[in-house]
Amino acid sequence: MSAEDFKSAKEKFLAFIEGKGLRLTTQRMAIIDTVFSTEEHFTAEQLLDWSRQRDQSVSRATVYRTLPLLTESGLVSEMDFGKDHKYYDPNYAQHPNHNHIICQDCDRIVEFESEKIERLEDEITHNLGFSLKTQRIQINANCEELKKLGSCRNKDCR
Amino acid sequence: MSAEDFKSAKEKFLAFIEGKGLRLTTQRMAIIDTVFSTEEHFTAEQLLDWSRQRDQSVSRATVYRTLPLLTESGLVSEMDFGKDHKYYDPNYAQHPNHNHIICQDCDRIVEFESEKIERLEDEITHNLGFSLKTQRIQINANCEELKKLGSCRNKDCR
DNA sequence: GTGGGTGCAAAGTGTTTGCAAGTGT
DNA sequence: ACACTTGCAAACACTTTGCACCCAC
Repeated sequence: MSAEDFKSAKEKFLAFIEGKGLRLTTQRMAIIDTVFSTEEHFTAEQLLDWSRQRDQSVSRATVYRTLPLLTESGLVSEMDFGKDHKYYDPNYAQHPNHNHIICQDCDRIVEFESEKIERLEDEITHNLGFSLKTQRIQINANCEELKKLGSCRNKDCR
Repeated sequence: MSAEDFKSAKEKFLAFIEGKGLRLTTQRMAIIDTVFSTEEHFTAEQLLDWSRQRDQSVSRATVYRTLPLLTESGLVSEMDFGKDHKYYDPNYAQHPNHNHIICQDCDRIVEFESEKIERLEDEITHNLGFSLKTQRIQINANCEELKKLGSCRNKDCR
């Protein structure tokens, strides 16, 4: 993400906050800075950890109270990969149609887009009498490298 | 679902159970009968209710202990529509790759399959160094009929 | 100053599990 | 008989919320 994208996503959110007449507390600012300076998918707990590195006083409750604001603003999307916790995706504003491959071995999440698939989805949906509003593809996969070599070089592979 | 499909899905599961050396208790039978006599997507709680109509002694714990067997057998699939509870889909055995259109107007869930999309998904996943294990597409859509006519004839349209 | 915001801890919610009693094979 | 199963209730993991204090505006 370029410095300009960073600036604009964060500023969009600040404008959103201001538009709702909400306040800019130091804790919220720490959370916002954290969210808009990463490209990774994160969980509520990770966001708490990272935010606390910026401001020790951030509490779990404030993180959980801020997340709905982020998703409501449209700048972060909530993803459910079937794990016990939700993931949050800060790349949504730039790529609203991106899809996910979730590696069962690594827990790695890889994103992809495909215009061809989008076109097919649109066609099928239309033929069934609906108009496509949003779509999402989740692919659960295995790491081929792991299968072949017995290990996998993704640094967070377990 | 035809009577034959009904018979075979249930029998497949009974064979699966037997193959694992597990027992056929009356409670399990009530749950199994329930699952394989519906085409609807259901939640754990609904399955408990329905099963209790067949056998009052079925407990929540047994339902939760049976669900993993059902998904493990491949005859029922676990679906996450982003709600707080999981849905289970008993149509999986016949159509292992089916996808869902969720109508925002009707709350109707329509299923579809597409070999073309499957091929594209497989290709993309492979190119990224993974092998596709399972996939799932969710399309949130609007009802075109509703948009044009101001109402929609789906009987459960709200 | 005031109304929204915060941390803490308790409460919720859906799901899982330890245990002693029960039951299919 | 034996090992698998069950119901119950307690335990869990993640998320939400009530409350009294706090602070951005």
